[in-house]
Amino acid sequence: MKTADAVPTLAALAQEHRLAIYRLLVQAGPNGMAAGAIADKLGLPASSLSFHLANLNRAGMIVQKRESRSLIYSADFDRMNALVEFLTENCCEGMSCASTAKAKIVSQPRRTG
Amino acid sequence: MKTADAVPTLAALAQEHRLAIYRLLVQAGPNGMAAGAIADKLGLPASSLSFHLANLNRAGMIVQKRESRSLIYSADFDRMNALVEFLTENCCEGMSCASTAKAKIVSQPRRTG
DNA sequence: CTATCGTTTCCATGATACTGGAAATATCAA
DNA sequence: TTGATATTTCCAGTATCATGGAAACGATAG
Repeated sequence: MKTADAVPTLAALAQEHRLAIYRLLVQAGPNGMAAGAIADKLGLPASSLSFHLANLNRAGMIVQKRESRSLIYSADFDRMNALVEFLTENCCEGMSCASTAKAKIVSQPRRTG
Repeated sequence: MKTADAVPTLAALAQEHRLAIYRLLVQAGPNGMAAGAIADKLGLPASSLSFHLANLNRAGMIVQKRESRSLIYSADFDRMNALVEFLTENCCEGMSCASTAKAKIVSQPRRTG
């Protein structure tokens, strides 16, 4: 990841409702949730939710797929890994700091169902 | 960390110059850098730099200490760990996903010098 | 084709953030 | 105290973002 990608990615998460949406989708896992279900759960008006989903999607943090009339959104775990790696890159002037070997935080599990 | 903390923390990083500042400080390690040195390195006017440093500091991502006439800033690694943990909390409905055991990314090394 | 459902796009309004020069503040040396 | 250095605060102008109702769109069932 580059700075030009990281800034909008971080900006996507840096908003109360979008952060709530993202975390909800992280917890929902690879099966994701329909826009309507997210709106219900978080109590957001449809147009606002759509605005925020579009933002997260543009930033690559979530992924969209259609299933009949519903649009299903799910978190993109690889994207989060890339972001974290970018943020902690070249830590500490290359000194041996316990975990300059940056572990992957979350790996993408297989979809169930 | 809670949502109320995470939002301003992410917002602090979600800006071109602040992200550059933070990454510079991550690379500088625990000894940190003086505001002037950061300004030189990034080519920012003093007042703008100060504005951004204050933002990062308020968000807890960096720490300030005085050393004679200079103010020395350094990255707070623990804060980044807390942020990452928050973002990936309760991943995947509690299913065993390779790394629900979230590894610490960067541990705080001892200051040299 | 029509009705309906789920979702997005449009739009105006209000709020918040970024910028950088000039002035103010803090520290130190002589 | 005076002067120099390092940095912050003040301020006004510009730009960007969030909100939510209404209208439009796409998919499906009958």
